Amino acid sequence: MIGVPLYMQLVKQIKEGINDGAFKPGDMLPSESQLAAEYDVSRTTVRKGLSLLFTEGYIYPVAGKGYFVKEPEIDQYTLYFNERKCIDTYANETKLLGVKLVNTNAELNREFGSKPKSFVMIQWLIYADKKPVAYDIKYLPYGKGKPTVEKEIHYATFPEVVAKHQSLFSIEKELRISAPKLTQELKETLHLNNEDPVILIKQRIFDANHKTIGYGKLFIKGEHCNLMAVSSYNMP
Amino acid sequence: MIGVPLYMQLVKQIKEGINDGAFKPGDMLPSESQLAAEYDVSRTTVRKGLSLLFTEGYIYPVAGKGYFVKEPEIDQYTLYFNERKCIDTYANETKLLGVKLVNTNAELNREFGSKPKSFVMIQWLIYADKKPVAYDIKYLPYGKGKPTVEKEIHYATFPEVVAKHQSLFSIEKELRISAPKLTQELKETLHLNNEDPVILIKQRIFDANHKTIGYGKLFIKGEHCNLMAVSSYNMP
DNA sequence: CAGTGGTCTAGACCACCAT
DNA sequence: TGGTGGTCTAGACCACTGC
Repeated sequence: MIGVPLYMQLVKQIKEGINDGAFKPGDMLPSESQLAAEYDVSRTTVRKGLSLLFTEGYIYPVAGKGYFVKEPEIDQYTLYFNERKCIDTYANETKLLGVKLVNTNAELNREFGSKPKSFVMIQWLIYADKKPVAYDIKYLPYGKGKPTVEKEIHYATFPEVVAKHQSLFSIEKELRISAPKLTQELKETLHLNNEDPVILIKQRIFDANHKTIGYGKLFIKGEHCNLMAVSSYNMP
Repeated sequence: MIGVPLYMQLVKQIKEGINDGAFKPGDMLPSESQLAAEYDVSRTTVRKGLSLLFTEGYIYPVAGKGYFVKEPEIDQYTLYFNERKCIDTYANETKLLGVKLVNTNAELNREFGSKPKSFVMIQWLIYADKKPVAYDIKYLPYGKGKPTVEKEIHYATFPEVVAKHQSLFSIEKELRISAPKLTQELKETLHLNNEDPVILIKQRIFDANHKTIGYGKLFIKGEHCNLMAVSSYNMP
């Protein structure tokens, strides 16, 4: 047992208790001072362990009462999404179809809260093995030093493009995943048959004041889409 | 400023520094003792603040060197998925189509690591406004007290069914999202036309040893699918 | 070597909760 | 009133880093 910090030993034992069912969701743990006495460590060390169990989602404290075992968040998953990496065949090319100035419309009003009147629209086509597998449309409010020239735009990920002049820590993002009806434009662009399934990922980027500063749609051919989400607690 | 803990004031100021760009990803923060001197607090209080910034993903410590500003995890989202709630029209009924014993096949061998020879297959149909909107197939390895009788199965979420006799903290889960080609079975079950889009969510449940203990497929009609993922850092 | 973060202690005072 | 968690202090020793 050499080298294992005391607070980690406490964490391990409490996790085992929770996984075994000795502590059930809703149960109250022994108090900090009881644990300190039981494990013969200082209250500070106990607090360090309990604080770790809190950040890992196992327990929560209630001031004046005690620590309680949480209901596990069984509906919560971690999804990794990146415009480039979510397409299964990696060795792909990207082709810039065009950069246009467009006026607002019902869809853009809805997504941007009807503020801007015109937008820069950037269209990309993503290829795998010389065949088009994804179609990407991004909208940015037009004005104030946004990338309007093709040379300024490299196919970086959307958050990077949109948040070019601010910290990436201060933006919020949202993805909505659906299966769209096929439009004629889509069928032609991606060389689709009527039965070919497509995944649509709508992405919105918000600034620190929750104002939409970017909106994008990524259409991926069904068989090339690789979206995975994972959920797990750390083992004792 | 009454009532704001000292360590929170430190956290706030460092977050502002990161969001402003005063501290950039890769930069090293002042040392614990420098911060303690600067803010006139104890080293313990500084550590409490820095530890919070660490768990929130802003910084990371390197022993013997210092604290560094992290690259923000721009590809990481939180996805909320629940078999019932991901269907947009809530007031839905569910109908148990059947519970069968089936032999293994290529798909089940792949998903379960070719261990079990037979499975309990549970089929559900989910309705909204009297119309079928989703089709759900779950597989559980057959044996040892698994639910084999219809009465034992209520339409709880999959993790709850599978992990009936163990702590929900000790299981891991995986979702894979795709758009499937329509089979004849699917078209008939969900009353689909050829152009109707469908989302397929494959779910796997693992036990503490990463052995698959459940596999499910949920087919949702495109227009009723409501999958959203969010990502955000906490503001200063 | 001096400086860094990592661990740990033994106190202190507070606001809140239950009785 | 006594117990709980929440905050904060002033130390101590350690292993590791960089010079």
